[in-house]
Amino acid sequence: MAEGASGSEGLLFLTDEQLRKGIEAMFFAYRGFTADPDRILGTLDYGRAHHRAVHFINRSPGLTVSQLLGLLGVTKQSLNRVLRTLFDDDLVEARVGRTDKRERRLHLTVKGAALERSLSDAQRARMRAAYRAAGPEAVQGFRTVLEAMMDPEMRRQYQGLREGKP
Amino acid sequence: MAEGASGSEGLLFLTDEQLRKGIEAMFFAYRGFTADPDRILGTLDYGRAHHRAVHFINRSPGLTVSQLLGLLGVTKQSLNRVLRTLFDDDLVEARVGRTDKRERRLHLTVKGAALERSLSDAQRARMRAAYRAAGPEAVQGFRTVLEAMMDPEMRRQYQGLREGKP
DNA sequence: TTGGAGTGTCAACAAGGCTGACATAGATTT
DNA sequence: AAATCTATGTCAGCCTTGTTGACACTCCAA
Repeated sequence: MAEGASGSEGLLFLTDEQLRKGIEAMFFAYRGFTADPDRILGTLDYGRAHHRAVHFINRSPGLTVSQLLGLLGVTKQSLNRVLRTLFDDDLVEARVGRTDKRERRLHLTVKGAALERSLSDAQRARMRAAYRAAGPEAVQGFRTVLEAMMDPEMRRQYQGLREGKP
Repeated sequence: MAEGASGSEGLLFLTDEQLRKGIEAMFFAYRGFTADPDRILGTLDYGRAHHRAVHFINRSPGLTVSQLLGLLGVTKQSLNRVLRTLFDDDLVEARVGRTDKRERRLHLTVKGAALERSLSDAQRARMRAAYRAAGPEAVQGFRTVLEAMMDPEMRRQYQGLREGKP
């Protein structure tokens, strides 16, 4: 149980109070994190779910529906509702896979890319301000802790997008 | 890949790519952050909204409904639905304010405190593991960036709980 | 007394999760 | 070729949690 000052290593940062502060920091910061895109989305007919889909399609053009499902961690029924409106509104297009014709590779249209940019510009602006205010070392720590907080599966998704097995 | 090295004015950590990584880190980490309590809540008849209410009531016993509304950032109708079930299930009790009898000061019951503990134990365990893996300096950076990411209003809520105006 | 603040509540609605069941096209295995 | 598995879509229904709008009540303060 010994939590607080434990011998040679202070470990003050592991007290329940410190952990509580961390938990609340996540809660409040996540609100800020989503606030700007949410504001934009509110004026259009889209929601946070559309933002997420568009974000990942932009980042990995040509990804399949299953891959997107894996990234988002939702059911295909849920994703399909979102994707349908994105198709209907000409923000995303699906191209039949070349080797496996069952797959639908997803791509943003020009219009979709524009929406993606407006959303992520807002979000990046806040992130940039926070990064700038905190400095490079804080940013390094930020990323390290967040990464450690992920489920192993999510961590693979997080890391493995540039090279990992598709 | 070159990460933090920002030399005299490098600011490598402010590239769009770095910002994108930060954005995705928030997304994936928040999933992990809520995963454990969600799992527990799923077995009971409660949801994430109940968790949040119980968390803040535990942290600031005797807070009023308006204060809780401010912390959670939802409408009173939405909060009321949650509070009603918490009252009905004897997890939270409301005491009429001594000076202002319109207020309802919220407190956890013994039963409510037990639920709170089981939920936050799960969440703290993950946070502790992440903190331990990352180390004190990373934790410091983590908190700094998150704080900078909050809306000013949320930041006041975040900071001002130990001493701020009750 | 009048106005406003703190609160509760009813009704209606929307987004975005979920499950279950079923359909179809194409890939793979036998 | 037949059987099966995989990737995907879709229909139907349900839940939680958010929203607005409207109205009522209690109590504090001017």
